Amino acid sequence: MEEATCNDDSNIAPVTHSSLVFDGKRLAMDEMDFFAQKKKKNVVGDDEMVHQMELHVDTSLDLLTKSSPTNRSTMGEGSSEAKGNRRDNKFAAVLAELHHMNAENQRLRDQVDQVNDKYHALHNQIMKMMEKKQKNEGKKADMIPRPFLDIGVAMKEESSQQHSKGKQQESKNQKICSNRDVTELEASDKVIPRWLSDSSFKDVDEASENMSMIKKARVSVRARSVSSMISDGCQWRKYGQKMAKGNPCPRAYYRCSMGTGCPVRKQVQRSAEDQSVLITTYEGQHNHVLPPAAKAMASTTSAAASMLLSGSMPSSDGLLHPNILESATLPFSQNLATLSASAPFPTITLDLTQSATNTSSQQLPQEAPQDSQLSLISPLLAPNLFYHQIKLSSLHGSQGTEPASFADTVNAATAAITTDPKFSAALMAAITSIIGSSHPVETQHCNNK
DNA sequence: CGCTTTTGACCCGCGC
DNA sequence: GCGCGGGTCAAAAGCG
Repeated sequence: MEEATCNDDSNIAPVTHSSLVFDGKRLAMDEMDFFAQKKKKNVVGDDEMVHQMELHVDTSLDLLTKSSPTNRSTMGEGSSEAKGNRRDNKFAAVLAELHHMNAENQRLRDQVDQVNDKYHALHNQIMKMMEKKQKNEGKKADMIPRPFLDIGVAMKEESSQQHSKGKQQESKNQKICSNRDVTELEASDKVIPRWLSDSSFKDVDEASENMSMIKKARVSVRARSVSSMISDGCQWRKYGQKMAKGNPCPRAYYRCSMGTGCPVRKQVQRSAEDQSVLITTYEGQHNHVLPPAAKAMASTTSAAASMLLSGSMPSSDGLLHPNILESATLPFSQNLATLSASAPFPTITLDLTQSATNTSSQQLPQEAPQDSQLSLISPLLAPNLFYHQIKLSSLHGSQGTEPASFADTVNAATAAITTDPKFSAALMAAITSIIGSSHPVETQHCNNK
């Protein structure tokens, strides 16, 4: 209920405000609130509820027409009658719009529920398969592929080696973001997707550990660009620059400056081998509302990071279990996204430097062979990222992906997406990111800044 | 004047 | 313990 009234969508605010004036309407809208539908289902049956809703709507409209003569008598002019009618029409339009938005809202919620259900079904299925396989093969526990999205156990194993480093880095980050907004960060950490707050987490410590790992997960984007930075819709403040070893081009360090104490950072560096390739590495999750232009990239990187940590984690021996690679057999999944097992933090690399027609036959230029990187995830992220590349190309007139191959890529990627079980997880992450960004708590964060 | 960028110094982890 | 490299800090400079 609060979600609807506190929504940052500007269309809703005046409606709720007017509902205070027309008290009857407010009741009607409360009944039409689909957020509270499940709760009300427990009290009354569906048919009864719908009937009540209709009654409320009719009554409220009736009240409105009754109020018109009253207004007329007080104002006493024909123009005021027209004014009242206009107001009635306007209100009806707003009401209709509200109904439409509620229906849309419900539809989206249903979709999220469906995705969630499918995830749980898949999760259970995979768990059963793994148990079966474990019995058959009698292999060691650490050779078992991580359950899809069940990062609870996997992360603990993975982080055991880097545990001390991770903790130190975490405390370092808290020191940086600091003293300013520690409670804010803690609050933002509580906005956890349902599938991440799953019962697979053994305890709170484990969950927080996993969340800290998610913050540590990095998403690297390779794209051709003549500009010094790709436009991702966010505001960045440069806080450092270093000459990296083995690369004549300096590495620039940026911090998100859209929200106070936002933990998101990114590194921008040109490839040593091909200086037309810009490598942008994102780290962390935004703790503030993002502008539409930034949501696409943020959702994409967030989804990539979630996918990276969801079951695609390299095992402690630095190798990826073959079973995990089953998801990499889809067309175009190769070379668009790669996972680095050698990086200090789990890093997923999205390569946008090759056109789709080439990706199926070419290998990644450098990292893949020498860095034990393996093509891993679906091309889910490709459309979004290619969109950015196209946008970038149009802005800077650089040598981006050609339109024809871009269309092919999107089509092929879309086809591949629909067959990829990881799509659900990534979609969940993206949707959660979007919904979470308009969440009242986070909106409050933004307003407080 | 406020914000951003630059840049040298500093911190820390890691390998030897 | 020492050096190296990556990452961050913070004062100064630049910019609109």
